[in-house]
Amino acid sequence: MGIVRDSKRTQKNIINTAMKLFARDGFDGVSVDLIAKEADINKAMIYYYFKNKAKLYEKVVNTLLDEIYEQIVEDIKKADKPNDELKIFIETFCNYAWNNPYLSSLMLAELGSGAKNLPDDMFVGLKQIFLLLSDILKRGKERGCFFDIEPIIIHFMITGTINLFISTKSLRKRVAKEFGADVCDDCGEKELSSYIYKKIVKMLKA
Amino acid sequence: MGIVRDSKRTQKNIINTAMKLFARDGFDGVSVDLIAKEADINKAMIYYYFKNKAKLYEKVVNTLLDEIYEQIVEDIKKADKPNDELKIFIETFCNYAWNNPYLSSLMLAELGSGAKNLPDDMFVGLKQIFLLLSDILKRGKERGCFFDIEPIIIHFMITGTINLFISTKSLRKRVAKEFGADVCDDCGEKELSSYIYKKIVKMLKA
Amino acid sequence: MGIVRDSKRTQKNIINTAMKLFARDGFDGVSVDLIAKEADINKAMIYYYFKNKAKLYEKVVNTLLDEIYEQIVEDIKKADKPNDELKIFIETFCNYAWNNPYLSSLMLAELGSGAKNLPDDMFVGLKQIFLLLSDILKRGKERGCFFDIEPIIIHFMITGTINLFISTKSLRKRVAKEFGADVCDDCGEKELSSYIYKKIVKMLKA
Amino acid sequence: MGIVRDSKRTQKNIINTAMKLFARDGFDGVSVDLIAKEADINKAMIYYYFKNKAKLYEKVVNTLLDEIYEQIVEDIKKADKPNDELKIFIETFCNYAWNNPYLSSLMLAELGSGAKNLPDDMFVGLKQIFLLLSDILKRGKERGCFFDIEPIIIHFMITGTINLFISTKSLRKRVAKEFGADVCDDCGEKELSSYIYKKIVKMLKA
DNA sequence: CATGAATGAGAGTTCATTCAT
DNA sequence: AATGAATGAACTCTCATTCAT
Repeated sequence: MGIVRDSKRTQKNIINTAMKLFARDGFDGVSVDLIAKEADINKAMIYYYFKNKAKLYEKVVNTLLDEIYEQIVEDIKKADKPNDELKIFIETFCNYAWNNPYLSSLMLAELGSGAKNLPDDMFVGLKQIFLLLSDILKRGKERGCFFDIEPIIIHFMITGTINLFISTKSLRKRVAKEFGADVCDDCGEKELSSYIYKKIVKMLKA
Repeated sequence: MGIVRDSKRTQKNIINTAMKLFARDGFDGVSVDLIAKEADINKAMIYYYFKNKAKLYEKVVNTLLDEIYEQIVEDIKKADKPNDELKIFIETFCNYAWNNPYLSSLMLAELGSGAKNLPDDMFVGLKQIFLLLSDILKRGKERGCFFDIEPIIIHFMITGTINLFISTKSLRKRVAKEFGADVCDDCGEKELSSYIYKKIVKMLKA
Repeated sequence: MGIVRDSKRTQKNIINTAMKLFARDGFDGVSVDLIAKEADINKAMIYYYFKNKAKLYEKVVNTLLDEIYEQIVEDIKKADKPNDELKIFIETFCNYAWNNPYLSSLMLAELGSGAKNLPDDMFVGLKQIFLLLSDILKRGKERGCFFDIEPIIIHFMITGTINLFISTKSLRKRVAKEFGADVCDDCGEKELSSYIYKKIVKMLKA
Repeated sequence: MGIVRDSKRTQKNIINTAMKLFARDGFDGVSVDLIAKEADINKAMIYYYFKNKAKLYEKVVNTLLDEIYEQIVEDIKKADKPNDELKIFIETFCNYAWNNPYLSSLMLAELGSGAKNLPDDMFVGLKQIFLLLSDILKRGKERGCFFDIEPIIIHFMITGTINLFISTKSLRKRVAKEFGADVCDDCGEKELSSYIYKKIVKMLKA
């Protein structure tokens, strides 16, 4: 049993290390050697547990997508009105991405690349989150809260904006410092999500 | 090409080929060998003209950013009200990205990676476009057309959404086919830009 | 080798092969590909064990310098008078270089190049040998055996001459054959060392 | 006529630039591109004037060897005794090498490499200098001034020592600074040649 | 489960040399 | 006499992956 625990811990260790590195340098920018070294395990173990580099990457992204999906589903239970559901969707997504900035980089990388070779698991993970929002919007429409909705565009407006905002943190800092432009460089998570919610709601009104 | 010793043409050829490949497979996903092969030129010419792979990539992105910037600046001259300026900004950006889908992939790749090592030229290119929109919004605010604006967030809402919409074209097609979900898979360029403009304007009203 | 997973043996094999090739064609004249091919191992192993070509070169030269240093230190124990120490220094250096002609080429290459970027290890190796002779000369001076000594010049007179004599073996053969000039082309190791010893001793007398 | 002058000047320019670079970084360490750039001429000109890199190298070395040979021949006319001839040989060789440190590096590189593929011209150049000394020694022997001579070894003792001394200038400085060892780091040209002459003469006495 | 040795393909880059003008 | 464009081979080094123990 102790061994089983070790196995799990080793796998968690690999996934977490890989997550950090993949988010920072992209799939091709990270070598399996580096992951092994940073995780302080033998390289062959990665192949033992995950078969190959691509499968490990998939596992990493799925772990993130699953987690955030579960989180939103959990949080959304508290809501009863479409407006509240939308609010929680935005807040939870924003909160999770803010605290796991890897997610934003990885989602943008996947979607930006056209998701050419998107493995099925990841495809499902992304779709689930979209359907969650889509359902909220549809219910809102049926109840007369939201008007003239194009779910996929609204989805990109919300998640894309959050992802871009988070992954450009250092870039925005640089712009602010060098040019004094107003790029919200000291905005916090709450400000971001409440601004977006406020604007999206307004946008969806009759 | 071969014996067509035409410097300008060779360079254009390299840039165009590289643009297509970088957009499809990312910086690390494309080998210099492949670029040379696809452009039907000798690999060493790439180093002769662009010094190295990174510099070529930079040149490619800058070319796109410069072009779209010039285009917007040109088109926007026709407008006199902030609302029209905003409309043209969205339409031109959308039109250009639609016809040069490389731009969307490359912008998402750059921004999504946190633009860690963003070369100065590209930094300037990205900033210019942002400042263009930022100025429109500010003028609109002064004239009482727009309210409660956070330029950088609005910027991401517009450009990020367009970029994601364009670069996920095939992904959305797949979702539509396999699940029948409504993902605007047959939306055209005009519909996209007009929907976004309509929504953004509403969002910025008093 | 192939399936003989024997780390020590593989490394020795690489070092010996590289030694032969570097001495014959110089650092730049030998490709890592060739070393791998001649050693009958996979090229990547060279990087696995030695990090890069320069480090391998360093290792090769250090191996030789260390060996000859140890040999001289060992042999010199038998001597008690400065004259005998000098004799053994010359004989052992000559004997080792004669049987490892790589050393001569490599020493001349390093020193001749001005040792611009001499790595620390090699610097130490060369210095050690010089200090060995330097000490012999100083002791000889104190005991009244040697007079008017400039250690570094005497050092070059001995080791430089031996190195040049050995590394020009084939050149001297050619001169002898084509011009009948007297270039000691059939001198043996003993004759060389005894002639040099005789002359150096005379040179250092009162 | 003006064109002829230019041509000569261009060639001289190339040779001088190449000399400096070859001496500093060796044959393989210098690219034709660099030579062209440093000489501020078009690369193709090097091929136009010298056929290829190897031929240019040859020309460079021959130029040096010819110059020093002519110089020694000229200076030696003043001497009438073998002792004086030897003195002048050493002084002139030392003086020339001291003022053209390229020579030392290049000679050591050629001889140290075993002169495997030594072109005929260079072969002749090296041999001439050796024969010059050889004749001096033979005359000295016939007149009863020098005893027990092995010309080639004496030759290496003189020229090898001078070359090594000059090409290790910076290395010796480093040893002196870091270890305080006595390596003649502030010896001048005169001291070197007079010390060597003094010692060689003593060595050759009856 | 775990390790270090081994592999083969391919990446980016440089270079000597030639060609067309 | 001179130039810039072009070529092809070679070189150093890295990487994903597998094997033997």
